Amino acid sequence: MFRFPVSLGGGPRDNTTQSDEQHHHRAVVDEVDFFRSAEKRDRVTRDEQNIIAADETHKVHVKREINSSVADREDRSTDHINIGLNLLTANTGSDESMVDDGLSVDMEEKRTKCENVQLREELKKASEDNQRLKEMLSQTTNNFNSLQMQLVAVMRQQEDHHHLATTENKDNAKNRHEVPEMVPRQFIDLGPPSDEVSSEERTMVRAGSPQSLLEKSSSRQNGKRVLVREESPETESNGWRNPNKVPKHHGSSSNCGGNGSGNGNNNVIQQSAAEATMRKARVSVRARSEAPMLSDGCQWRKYGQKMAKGNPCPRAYYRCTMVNGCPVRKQVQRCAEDRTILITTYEGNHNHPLPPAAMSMASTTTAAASMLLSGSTMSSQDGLMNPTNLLARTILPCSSSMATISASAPFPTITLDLTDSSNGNNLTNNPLMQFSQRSGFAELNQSVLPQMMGQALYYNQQSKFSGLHMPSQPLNAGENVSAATAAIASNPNFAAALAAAITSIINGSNNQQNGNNSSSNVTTSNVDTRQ
DNA sequence: CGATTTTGACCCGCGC
DNA sequence: GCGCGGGTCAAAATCG
Repeated sequence: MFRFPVSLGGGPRDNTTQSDEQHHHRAVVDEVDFFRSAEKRDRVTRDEQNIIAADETHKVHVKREINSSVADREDRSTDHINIGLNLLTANTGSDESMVDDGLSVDMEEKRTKCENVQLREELKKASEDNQRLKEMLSQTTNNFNSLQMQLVAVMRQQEDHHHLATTENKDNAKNRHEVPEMVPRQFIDLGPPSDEVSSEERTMVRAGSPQSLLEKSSSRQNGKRVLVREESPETESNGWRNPNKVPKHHGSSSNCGGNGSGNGNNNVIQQSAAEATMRKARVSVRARSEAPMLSDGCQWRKYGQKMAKGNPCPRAYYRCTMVNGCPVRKQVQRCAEDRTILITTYEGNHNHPLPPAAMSMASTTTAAASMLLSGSTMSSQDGLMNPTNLLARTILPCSSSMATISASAPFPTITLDLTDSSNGNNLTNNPLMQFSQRSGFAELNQSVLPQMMGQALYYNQQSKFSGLHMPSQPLNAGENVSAATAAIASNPNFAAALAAAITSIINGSNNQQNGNNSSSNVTTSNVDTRQ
């Protein structure tokens, strides 16, 4: 029986203990190796065929090689999934032909050709099966994650209801510590903490371990949920249409339907501000490049060029043309001080699936934008702090040369600086990876981040997997940021760090200037809105 | 010939 | 109100 070396979910290929990630990689490598060797085998067969015509003894040798190859593979892959292709059948036949010395050279040649054709067909089939298995694997993984999230979301909802039903204060404080460790990524609260949080708890949040931080902070996490939900695709996709008109939205409550309770006006203003921030958030990438533009895998069309003040180099404006109506745009400009540095500023979120080549940059910028937004949203509402320093220092404590956040610019911008030569290739590949390294989240970098990014991007392509249903909110095309936010937030370490950072920022601002007026903060108002 | 780039005009917000 | 600067539009030019 021929067995494929496909390892689903890290099967016991070898007896050494490995992480899931390693298993995953191994599976991929195995598949690649398999086809490479299969192709090689095929190629060897074809090459040797010429020799066969000239010398029959070589033919025997070749066939033995094929057989030994198959047999060897069979021996080594006893633990792998048998997809029942019975590929050995043809070779068994060839065994017979091999020992049959009574046939003519022509017949042998014909038979060899037949076998070759058969082998090729089988390889093709195997390749297709392999593809299918890969898809199944990824779907299963995603399904599992989704179900896990749904489960936690339901648990959290029940808990929330319980909180509302019972009297607050003590009970609430107590229940917060019972929040399950797993946090549904799309529900992570990046907004400000409610007033209920005691100063002691804040201190603990700041000083505690990442996990404990998450547990504490995740219990008051409803703000982002509503923010995400109300972030309509329409406004998102129109974000570039009239960027300068954003402030006009502040006066209207068209996007805030159902927001009738409590601090209505405040909420409207805050949410509008949040939406405006969402639309305007930018991710700037600085990289050394001689090329006129960074190749980020997307398709761009230049629609304008301007001379910017204070920079002799013109600024070019591009929009994404991979899909008609994609709101993503970018600006490309060389640094005035160092013209080898290319500054690429991304704005908006893709409303379409991205090619693999574009995923790295897109996920990085999306994640960075969501980080920025989650910070600037709350900072903008009280206007009392400068996220440039606070957020950057807190979230990116070791990354002063890598990422900076600026709110002084017309639009909140996070800058990923990839020009540091010492960081070399890693940074180029994925600055967020580098961020995770620098921030000490080794495991995040090693295994979780790619998965998170993959999921974030996967959820962007909601149509791909009909069985997947995101809890309580459909993911619209314009919700990439929230998806990425959710994906990032799913990692306990990252989420905990983020929650801790933001909590400390808010506490800092609240303590400094806003100690008693946080009753109308986003978190509180959004809870009212939803329930 | 369609897609892309170029480039001047235009719009809008902001500061004075 | 006016000028400035950033950003976008759209017709013309260019490219493949």
